[in-house]
Amino acid sequence: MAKTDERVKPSRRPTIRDVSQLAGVSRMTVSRVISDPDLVLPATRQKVASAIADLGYVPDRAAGSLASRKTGFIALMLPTLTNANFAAVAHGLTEVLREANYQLLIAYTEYDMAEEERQLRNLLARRPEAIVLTGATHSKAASKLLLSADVPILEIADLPNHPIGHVIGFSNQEVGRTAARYLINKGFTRIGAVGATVEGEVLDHRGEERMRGFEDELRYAGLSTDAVVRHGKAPLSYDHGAAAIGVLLDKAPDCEAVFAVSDLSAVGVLMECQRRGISVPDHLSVIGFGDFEIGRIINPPLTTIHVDFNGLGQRTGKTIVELLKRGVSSETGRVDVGLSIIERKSVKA
Amino acid sequence: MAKTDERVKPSRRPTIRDVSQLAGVSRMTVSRVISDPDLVLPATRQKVASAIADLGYVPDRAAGSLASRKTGFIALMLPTLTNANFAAVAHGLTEVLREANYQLLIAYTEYDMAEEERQLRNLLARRPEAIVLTGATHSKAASKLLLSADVPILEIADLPNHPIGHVIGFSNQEVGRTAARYLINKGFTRIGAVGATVEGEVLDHRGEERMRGFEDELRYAGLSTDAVVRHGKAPLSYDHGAAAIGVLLDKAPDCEAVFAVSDLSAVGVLMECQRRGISVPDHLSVIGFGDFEIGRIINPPLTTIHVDFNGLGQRTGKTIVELLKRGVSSETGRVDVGLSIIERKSVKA
DNA sequence: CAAATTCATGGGACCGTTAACATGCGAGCG
DNA sequence: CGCTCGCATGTTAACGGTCCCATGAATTTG
Repeated sequence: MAKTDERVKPSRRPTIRDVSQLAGVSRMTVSRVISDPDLVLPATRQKVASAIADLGYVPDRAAGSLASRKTGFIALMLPTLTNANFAAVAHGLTEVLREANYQLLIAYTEYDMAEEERQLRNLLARRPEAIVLTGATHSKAASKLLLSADVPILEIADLPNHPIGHVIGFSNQEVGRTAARYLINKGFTRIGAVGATVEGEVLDHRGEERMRGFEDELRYAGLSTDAVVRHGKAPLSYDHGAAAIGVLLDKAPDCEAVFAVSDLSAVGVLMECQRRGISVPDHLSVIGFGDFEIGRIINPPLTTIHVDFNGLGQRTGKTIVELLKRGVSSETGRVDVGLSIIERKSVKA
Repeated sequence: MAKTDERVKPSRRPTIRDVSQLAGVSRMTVSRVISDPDLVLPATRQKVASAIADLGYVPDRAAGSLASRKTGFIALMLPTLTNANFAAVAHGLTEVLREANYQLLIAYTEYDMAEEERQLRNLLARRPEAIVLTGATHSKAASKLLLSADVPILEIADLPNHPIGHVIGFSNQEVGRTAARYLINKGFTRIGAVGATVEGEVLDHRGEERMRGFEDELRYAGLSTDAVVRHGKAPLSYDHGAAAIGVLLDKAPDCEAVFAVSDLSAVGVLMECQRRGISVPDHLSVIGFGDFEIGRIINPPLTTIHVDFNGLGQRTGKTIVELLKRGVSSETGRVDVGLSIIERKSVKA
């Protein structure tokens, strides 16, 4: 073995300094090759590139972030990841941000308000360049933290009355109203709904808003809201739907049509009906919300209210990129992505 | 308005220096209050705490990371987030890491190998303290990058033959074999399977391994593998199952039992059978993999092979924490979390 | 009671990168 | 031909924390 060099090479990770020495240029030139190669002469660029490859150099973004005051992080707060709609949002968001070289920092609160502030602090300590929130009710402290972060804040998947930042979403109340109108127009009069109870410090109020919108519209049409059932607690699930429809039918056996605040529950309703020999849609019509994949494949296929969550995520991503690149967004501060009814077979014609 | 101070307070974020000045202590003391309060006298701690609150100070982890050489990041590479099992892994992992104050950095590759290295570089630039990979086939370059990162590497949800780090997973081949043995023991002889084709640079080979294990066991029992159908491409979906069972039945109309490499496909199979009037399990038995929630609720409930993905994530998290705190793990380098058959009604007794 | 030890706090260097400005050189121009 | 300009590259000083060691006071010890 050769005698070790006087300046023994430590087995630590190579830094930009090591690269610059090997390539015979300054650190700054290496930095430029990485972040904006056009500023560097092709010949130099080449030398640097091969030095990088030889050393297996990987830049340290923490150091870079500190110096440039740009972290490349975008924070996303969700109630949960184990929900196809939220996952779709995250997905669409990533697609767009990936290209612009931002890294998503995901935090989820499990619908727990106490967790929110803690998560938020952690996120903020990473100095995200923008913060995306899903329709959450923010605590006083959380709002203060958010505002003082001094970065764009985007509230998505909702249309809050008193937003603290940009809004890209849809009205959950309108979802409920739309479902009610749809069923009313079909001629049903004994109409019910299944949702979750609201108790304690629930972070996500979106389901409840859909319920309220639904009830409002029933009342507006002079119909009874007795068959609007709140059962169990969020997050909603297939089991929730199966259990809730049982409660509903006990209460209102003559119910003709039911709105489930989530397709998850709607599927549960459908399956429970199969088991009980209640024919859908002949005996009971069902409409859900969320347009989950499963709704398309079950029998009968589920009529549902669709929101383009993936597109919502993409649009949010684009807005962020605009905001950060140009300081402004082509979107106004409040965007309603709307919703649509997907008519399938679970509602009687 | 009062005349502005000579040293006008800029509206920039407060730093540890601002806090230290307001509290009348050194920066180091502030740092200690944040990272290890016990080192500081209660009275001092109190002063600092209120200075922090007054200023709304939030530490900058990028700066901290640089100085301490600890980022608090754990990297997780997944094929996709829009799969309940992977989401469950991420979920379990987060639960554990949250407590230990680590932040998960999630990257997903959409089953695309070309994307892998790019993602990996991005991740590595964030200096994660550990890297978690889901059974992926690593490119040469990717492996080199991984190794030179010099942090614990955990390969999960698989049992690779030539692991490059710790392994916490289960054998996908064994899943296939178990499914085959189960059906064979039930007395079936005309047995099929549905999975995805393998073509091009597919990152996730886990489904294919289940197919292989299944075929192996059929052969071992002297049965035909003619009804083992590879159709479409990953990621699997309900539609995949619906389409694939059509192909299978065309090929082998007398098939008695079928294994779907994913519950997603299995549910698709069940629904397509409903539509075609093929009674499950009387005419066709179905077994899936993954124990997705939907399998429990559909009719008939789906017999499936269960792996505790959430627990897998938790276990991975615990191992990481041990590794990082104590430098060793109580687990050996290779852990098989095993699997179990959940018998429901989709296989004839 | 002096010496040793512990404890709370402070001082300064340093982590790896980039912003901002400086420099040197050749091309273009009147 | 001297001057200006533009371009490629270099120099220096941060960025906001934490590590390591020093310091001085309080406490224990022989």
